[in-house]
Amino acid sequence: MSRQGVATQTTTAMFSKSTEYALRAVIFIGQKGSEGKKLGIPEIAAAIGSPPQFTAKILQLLTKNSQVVSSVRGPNGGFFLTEAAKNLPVKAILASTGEENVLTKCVLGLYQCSEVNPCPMHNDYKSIRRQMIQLFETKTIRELAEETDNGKVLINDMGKQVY
Amino acid sequence: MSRQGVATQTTTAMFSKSTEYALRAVIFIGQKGSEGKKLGIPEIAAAIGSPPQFTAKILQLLTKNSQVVSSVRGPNGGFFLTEAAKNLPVKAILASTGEENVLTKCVLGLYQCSEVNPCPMHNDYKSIRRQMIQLFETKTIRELAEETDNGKVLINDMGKQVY
DNA sequence: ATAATAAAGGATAGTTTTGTCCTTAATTAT
DNA sequence: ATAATTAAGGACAAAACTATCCTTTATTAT
Repeated sequence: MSRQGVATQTTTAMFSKSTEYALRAVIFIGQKGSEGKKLGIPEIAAAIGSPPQFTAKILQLLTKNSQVVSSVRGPNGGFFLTEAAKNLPVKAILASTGEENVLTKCVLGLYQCSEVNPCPMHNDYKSIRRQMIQLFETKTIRELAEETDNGKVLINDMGKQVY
Repeated sequence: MSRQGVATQTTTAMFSKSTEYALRAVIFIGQKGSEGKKLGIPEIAAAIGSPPQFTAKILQLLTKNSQVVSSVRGPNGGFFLTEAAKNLPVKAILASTGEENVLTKCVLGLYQCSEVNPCPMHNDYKSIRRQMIQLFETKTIRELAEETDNGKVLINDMGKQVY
């Protein structure tokens, strides 16, 4: 399906695909993996419903850019989260894909928008923004992983349950 | 600046550029224009800080896809909002660019995520989503345009005030 | 009627994001 | 030491989004 000229988005989401995969991958690794049990790319990609090679790239960001995820190469290698990393806020994941400011940016995309120089949406959106930042800064990876672990929380793209 | 392979977004926003321009354009037209005073593409683009030709495409979406904006061709032609259109909710603008479901979609991008099948973020995000939908469904274009008209609200990308 | 004006719309180019392929490097097991 | 395994990373391909160019169509003024 090729569209020309104009746009009308196909899929639309708050975050980019990269960030969505990053969030899902980290939550999954936090739930199923540990320093003792590392997870490989095929396993992670299958679980969260993402293309393996692309997932590998995103895991690179998560280990390199930020240090949310740890990795070791070679046999029995793979990805895992340290106990310290599990205590990081969800926002740390956004940072690895450079998308943290989705939370703070002006709805109309205006750089100058601020409390003293508000866009028409500013005052109405302000409280929502505050809550969004609060959520991503206080909720930890550990909390999300444990929630998933309850056995009744969705993590992959196919709608299958993760027990 | 060409990046290869991996990602780390450059600009990041809740909405696409198209939608940002659409929102700004409609607010501006609602404020400065009327059935009697139609606005041309150069004027609109300059005011909201967007590329004129691209803005033209987006205005097409706004007149064709949805019927948020009205237009007439020829001399003294241009774009304007009917009084009825001014009463439309801001969400109607999102609809024209096919981005309305940014408001409702799962934060992790999971299609199956729902109240009975929640993703790990679902319960925490739920209330924020509700407020976001509420805002875009109840706030009208007229209200935003009038707020802009107060003479102290930002509308363009250069940080200049619109009086 | 004709010319001028302004949006509509088709085609195409540029950029970013998403996704894949394949080689390299590190680690482990034998 | 050697081979096997797994992530790291470079190069490239495909798709989507952003942006521009140019022709056509509708409308108005002369």
